[in-house]
Amino acid sequence: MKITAKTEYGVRAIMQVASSTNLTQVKEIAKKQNIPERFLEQVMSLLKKGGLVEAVRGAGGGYQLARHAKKITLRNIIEAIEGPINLMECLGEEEELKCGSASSACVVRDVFRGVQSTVAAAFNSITLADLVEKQNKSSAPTYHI
Amino acid sequence: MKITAKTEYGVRAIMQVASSTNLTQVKEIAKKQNIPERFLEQVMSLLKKGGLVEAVRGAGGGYQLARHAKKITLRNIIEAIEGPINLMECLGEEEELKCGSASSACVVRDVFRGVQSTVAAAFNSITLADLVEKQNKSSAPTYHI
DNA sequence: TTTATATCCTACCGCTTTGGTGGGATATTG
DNA sequence: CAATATCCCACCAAAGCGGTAGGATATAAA
Repeated sequence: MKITAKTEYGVRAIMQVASSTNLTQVKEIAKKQNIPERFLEQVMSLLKKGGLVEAVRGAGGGYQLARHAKKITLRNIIEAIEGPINLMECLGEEEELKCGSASSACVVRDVFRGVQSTVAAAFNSITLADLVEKQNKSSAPTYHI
Repeated sequence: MKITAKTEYGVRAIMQVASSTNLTQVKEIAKKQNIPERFLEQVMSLLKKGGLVEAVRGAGGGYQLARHAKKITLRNIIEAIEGPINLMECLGEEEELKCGSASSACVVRDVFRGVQSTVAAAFNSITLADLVEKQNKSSAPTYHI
């Protein structure tokens, strides 16, 4: 569950999409967010595969949200891009077989599992709408007296 | 801040060291915990460099805790092995320069930074003594009736 | 003083992941 | 049909991961 550049790109990109009521193109996002265009293409494809955005192909096409920004969580975005959240390899529901050694392994993993749930919950509680709002607050107030 | 096998090995190894009042040897840990011996050597070296354990060299040597198990946190262990905890690359105090694009980058990073502090705090609150105790509780009760 | 033992240090190796580039197929508008 | 934009797949260099190996160094016991 390391947060890679790809994930950050994805979050920023979908924020950009959420900020517009019209279709948003990869080229536009890439320029405004300073992200390699061809690379961003692939990220957008993941967001689409994850059902978070919809694409309109052809000239004049672009991307739009697949549902309201309040219904998209940061966790949704992360998991669309990086797959299921797990702090360590063996915490993925099925792979607990190879519990290498005695109980110590399980104890350690239990602890990590707990932290992992905390993280997942945190990401779950933040929506795309929250992110966009936070951004507006931090950049908008140019009207000082 | 991905938790790798190396980190799990390290935690289990230092738990083993903490479980004994005498010196504990790499060979012994490797066997009991089912960890490649030469690999574990390097992990122990990191724990030593991090000031968590002390080594006694030569025949009959081994490792012991450098301070009481209550004074060693899980965070100490993780950071000794993996370096500073950061959820993503650019969250390491100094590297915020390359804030790629506009404010969206900062907003995203602020959010991740927040989660990161939560994780760090969680790891900070768990001591080596806690881990050992938890292990004893989960394995000891062989006396049924 | 030699020998056995155990830590220490450094290099290497195969494999996967990461961050990106590039070629072109496909769909849509005009 | 041309222009435009998404889509799909292959490739690449660099870094990280898990592990192996060689040998130097320190110490205890013979």
